[in-house]
Amino acid sequence: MRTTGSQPLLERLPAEVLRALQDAGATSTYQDGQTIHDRGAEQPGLSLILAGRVRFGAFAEDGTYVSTTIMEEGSFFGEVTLFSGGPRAYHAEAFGKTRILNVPKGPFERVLAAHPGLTLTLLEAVTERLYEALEIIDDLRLLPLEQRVAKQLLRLSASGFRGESTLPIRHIDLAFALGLSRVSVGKALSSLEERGLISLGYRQISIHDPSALRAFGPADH
Amino acid sequence: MRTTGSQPLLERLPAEVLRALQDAGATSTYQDGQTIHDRGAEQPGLSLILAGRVRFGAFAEDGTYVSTTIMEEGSFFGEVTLFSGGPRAYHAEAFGKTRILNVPKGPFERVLAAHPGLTLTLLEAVTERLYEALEIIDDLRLLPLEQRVAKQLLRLSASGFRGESTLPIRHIDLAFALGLSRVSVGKALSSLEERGLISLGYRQISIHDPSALRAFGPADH
DNA sequence: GCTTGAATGCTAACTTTTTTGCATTTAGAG
DNA sequence: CTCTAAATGCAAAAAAGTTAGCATTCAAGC
Repeated sequence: MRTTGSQPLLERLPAEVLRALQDAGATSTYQDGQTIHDRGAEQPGLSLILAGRVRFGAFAEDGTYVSTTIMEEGSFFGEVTLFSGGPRAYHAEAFGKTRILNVPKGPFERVLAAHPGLTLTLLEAVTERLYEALEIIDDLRLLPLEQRVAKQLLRLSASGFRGESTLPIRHIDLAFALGLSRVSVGKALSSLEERGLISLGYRQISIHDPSALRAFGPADH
Repeated sequence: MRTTGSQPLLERLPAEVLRALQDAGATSTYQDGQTIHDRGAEQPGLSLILAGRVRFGAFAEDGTYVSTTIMEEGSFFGEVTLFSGGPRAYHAEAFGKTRILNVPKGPFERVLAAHPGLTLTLLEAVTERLYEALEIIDDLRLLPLEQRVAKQLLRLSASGFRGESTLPIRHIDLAFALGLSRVSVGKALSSLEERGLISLGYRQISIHDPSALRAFGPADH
């Protein structure tokens, strides 16, 4: 598992490119829980998280919301709508107060033309995302349930919470993200707690020692 | 499920860019089963399949080989070693007689500098690959076993066999690719055969009607 | 401080999937 | 044609995971 977490796109962008993107797009502020876009929406464009966090997920049949990924400040999304042409693949909503810069496809392409270096930066970022996705696929195929849960915690901590050790998430979110039931996830979490790797609270999970939790899984498969 | 399958990179490249890549790299021919690179190898570079097919996979503990993906002529791989810096994530071997153009990182970057349009082409290709990976993750999480098997057949047919309806693959390869046991996959395949969607042979599976097989899964989730 | 809905804990029955071991079939090598 | 290793088929037992229902705990708002 690559533990570093990729450097946020925002920090890789030269100031002038960021300025060009800001000129080409619009910045909106969202309150906690507010929808940024729905699954299936056709609004091709690149979105940059200027502040706050974004939660991606879907609505279950009963209307309750479950989240899979959480992205934090400096990260971006929407690349698939730009370069691969599909609609928004997930519902996105603000997790806490959040500021998003959205650059629609047309204006974005003009920025791309004016700042060719941006293409390579995006290529690197998307490639890293691809690598992470392939790793998740491997994990789903190969790891036993408890290790999958452990890794998901590390992933959320690394990519959604800048390494913070306390994650404000529900068991059911972990379950949904991993394709498991709440019961199984609850058991796995209890087991991890018994091993002294994490501690559980209401709507929150604390990672005691990330490296110990990481070492819980196999070194590599 | 996006059924089209992305247009092979090779066909998207202008002739002059292809020539530049050929000048910058080296073309090798591999016999069936010959190793192209091992998992973990550190040889950053882009590889283009000029002819034949490449099988990606891994060795199980008992030394037997199991494959996950198969790529065909016109496709490429190695992008992660270039833009994300990791080692080769999978073992790759020739599936049938195969010709590969390999462009090492240094020379590749020079080609990239000389032909800026290539960056965007790659960005599009990698984004599509990312989209497919995200779809696989969703499938692993959400679909029942039999539908996962059905989709994997469609995927192999679309991306590794140019839509051919007869796939030369073993049950155990499907099982490995999906993280299932051979027994379960065998049952699912029998069931699909009973439904008249496929027919089974020794080391081969024929898809009767791709669209019927596709319709077997839910329209979308 | 109470109240209330949400989240978690817990249990038992049930279903799915794996494991194991062996039989059968197949294609290719000799 | 025969032999052999590989691939597939099959069945029973074991393990893993889900479902369902209810009890308990928690935190936010009144």
